[in-house]
Amino acid sequence: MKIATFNINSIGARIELFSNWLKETNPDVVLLQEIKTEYNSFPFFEIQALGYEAKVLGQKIYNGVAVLSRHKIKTISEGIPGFDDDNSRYLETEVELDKQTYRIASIYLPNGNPPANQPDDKTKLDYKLRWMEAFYRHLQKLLLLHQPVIIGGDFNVILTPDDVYNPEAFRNNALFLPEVRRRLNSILHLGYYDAFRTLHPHENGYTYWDYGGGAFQNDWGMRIDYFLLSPQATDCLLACEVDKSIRGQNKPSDHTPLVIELKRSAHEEN
DNA sequence: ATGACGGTAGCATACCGA
Repeated sequence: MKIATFNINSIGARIELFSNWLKETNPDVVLLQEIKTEYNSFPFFEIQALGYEAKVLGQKIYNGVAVLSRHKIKTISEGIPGFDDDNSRYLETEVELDKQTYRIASIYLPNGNPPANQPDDKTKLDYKLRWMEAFYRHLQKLLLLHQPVIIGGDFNVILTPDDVYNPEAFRNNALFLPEVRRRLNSILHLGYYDAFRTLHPHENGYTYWDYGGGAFQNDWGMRIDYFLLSPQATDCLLACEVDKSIRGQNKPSDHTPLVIELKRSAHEEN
């Protein structure tokens, strides 16, 4: 069972790049963020031709999340239950494979930085923190399922100084503020595991590099895309890798995919 | 490394992003 998460930064602008990557990588499930398209403009035909059913929570111009699956999939929730959100940032699904049911969500957590022309405006940070609190409460409930729960996406959080090339420069950035990092840590303390860090304690694991200034070439990046796994899913975790191949190609997204592999059953020796 | 860069809407330039 291979699952990828990818902030694609517009699926319309990158359908060819993405299709090629999908063919080469052949994941069972793909979580997408920032598809930047309405439901009616989503390229269902191209995705279906590659063997995937797509569940889509779209939005014009901004945001938008999707879950693609080769296996039986149904939508559980569009948006965090009980949280009123103007933006399309959360899509929760159930995927069935070999009589196992996986709860799988694609998330695009708010950035939280103020607009460039209003550096003192805290509106977006408040929204980010409220979003994280609703997210926390919902993830708490999902643990009661005692099922493998897989939450993947663009978290817009730099968890530790090891997760960014220059922590000092990000001290006052909404991705790295103590109150933001504390909220993601609280989610981990519920009993979710950070898949990449669990398997790779020392690699940087960057998943994002700015478009400008030779950031990718110099590896000036940050780790802001994550897979969080419930204990049941963590028991099945075999691998978690950043796929940098697509980031060096022509017209890439500024993010790159993160891919996990799970054993199909916790009790089956691979 | 707080600029330059990219996507979208829509036709010039504004907004958003991390």
